[in-house]
Amino acid sequence: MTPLRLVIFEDNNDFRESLLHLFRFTPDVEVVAAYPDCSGVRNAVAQWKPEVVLMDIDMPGTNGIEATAAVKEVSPTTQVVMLTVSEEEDRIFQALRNGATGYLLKKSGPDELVESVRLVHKGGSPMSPAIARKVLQFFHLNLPAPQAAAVTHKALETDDDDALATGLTPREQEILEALVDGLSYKMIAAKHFISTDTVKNHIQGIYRKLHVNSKGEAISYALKKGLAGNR
Amino acid sequence: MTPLRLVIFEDNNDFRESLLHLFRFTPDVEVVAAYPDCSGVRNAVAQWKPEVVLMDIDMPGTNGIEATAAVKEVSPTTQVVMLTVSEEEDRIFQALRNGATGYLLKKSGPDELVESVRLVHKGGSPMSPAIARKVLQFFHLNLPAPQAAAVTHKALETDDDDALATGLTPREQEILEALVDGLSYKMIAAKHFISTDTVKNHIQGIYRKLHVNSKGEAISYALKKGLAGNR
DNA sequence: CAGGGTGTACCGCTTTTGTGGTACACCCTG
DNA sequence: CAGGGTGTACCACAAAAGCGGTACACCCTG
Repeated sequence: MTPLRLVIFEDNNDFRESLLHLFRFTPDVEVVAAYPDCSGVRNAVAQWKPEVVLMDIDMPGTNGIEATAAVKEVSPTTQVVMLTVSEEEDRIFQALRNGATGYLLKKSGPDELVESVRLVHKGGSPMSPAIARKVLQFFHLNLPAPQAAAVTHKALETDDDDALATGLTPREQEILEALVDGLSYKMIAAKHFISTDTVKNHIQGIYRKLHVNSKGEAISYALKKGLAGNR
Repeated sequence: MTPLRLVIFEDNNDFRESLLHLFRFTPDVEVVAAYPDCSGVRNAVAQWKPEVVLMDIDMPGTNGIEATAAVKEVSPTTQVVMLTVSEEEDRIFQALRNGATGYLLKKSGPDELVESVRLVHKGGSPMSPAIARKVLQFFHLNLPAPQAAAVTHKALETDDDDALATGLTPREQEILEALVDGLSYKMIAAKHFISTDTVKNHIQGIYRKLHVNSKGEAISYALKKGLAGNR
């Protein structure tokens, strides 16, 4: 197995050297480059094509958050793990929004760092528990939690605009909105806490009512007729 | 310091015994009770007032998800850590929504389990990386990323016309128009007298330049940004 | 003329969509 | 209470889309 290519962005010389030293004893991870600033992120990523990037969040010049966006832009499959000393919420969310998939406090031990690099490459999201808590809190705020099943909205009452005009049920309308956002069945299922099969059912209903038979047509039709995407 | 009170709900006898054994050697954690089912969650929590609960998610009768809601109802300050073998998204989100603050796969090692109990009590959210990744994905779905300032303002952005602005070649622009009309690869191929494979090539180019990876996203992006659709 | 960008085409492979069923548990309304 | 509409879920199968290659022939432009 070829080792995993890692690129490091860390302005603190000591810490950067520590990292280099650490990974020197990690056969399955090869640090192909380490930079003290992010001025050349794009080139660096384009050149090295790293599987994983360790990105300090506080750096002079281009900071780690902006740099993360740049990394994902140049190489969407590269996984970015943020390194930070602080736990500021804004920073966390900005970084995650920009595509970071790991978020570690610098006080994490060496083993944890190494393991995190491996994990993020295997599709995980290593995250210090303190960070995870903040993400969860945010999660709760934005999900007013319609507790388990049994919701029964008799209300809601989509006021007769789109729904009646097209004959779409409220649920179908929601699914259509998701389609228009370019989401896959899986994503829609996750978003609405239902199975992908149920998503299929609803979509079949939408296709029948809109007289289309593919996602592309449905999206096109919905956007052009203004049935969705009006937010 | 008085030890931290822990209550365990786990139907598998062997695993429950393992947990008991594990925490017997953990002075700062005292397992005050362990149950094979959740029939008496409310009473148990009311009686023991545990700081932390370890909750198996798959249990006969009342499952761990419902039980979690019950725990938080009786004792909001009690921290609940879910234990599970599967990584089903529904389960994860339902549990987190119901107030769980930790989420571990059962394959986690003993040390990790013990440390997680301590961490959740200290305000963290221990979470297996695989779980964290799913939470982040959901996070992304519901936060359509306002794209915090990327680094390249100079690079692109010559506002001549659509093609230059996006870097799409004329041919790609044509194909994008066809996509937006809801056409399939076959139909596009027929329309332009080229093979479906060539259509694929062009579409791959479009996806790369628009930073999307499905027809749905491409259509959505194009219509919303006015790259196509000749409004 | 070498090299880059473009447009064309083919290959194999995995994942996602689409189609057509069945099923059940809720409403609500006649 | 029977029946329709809705929302949920599962199954199996076929078609479409997506991903990663390779290849070659243009047409520029340095």
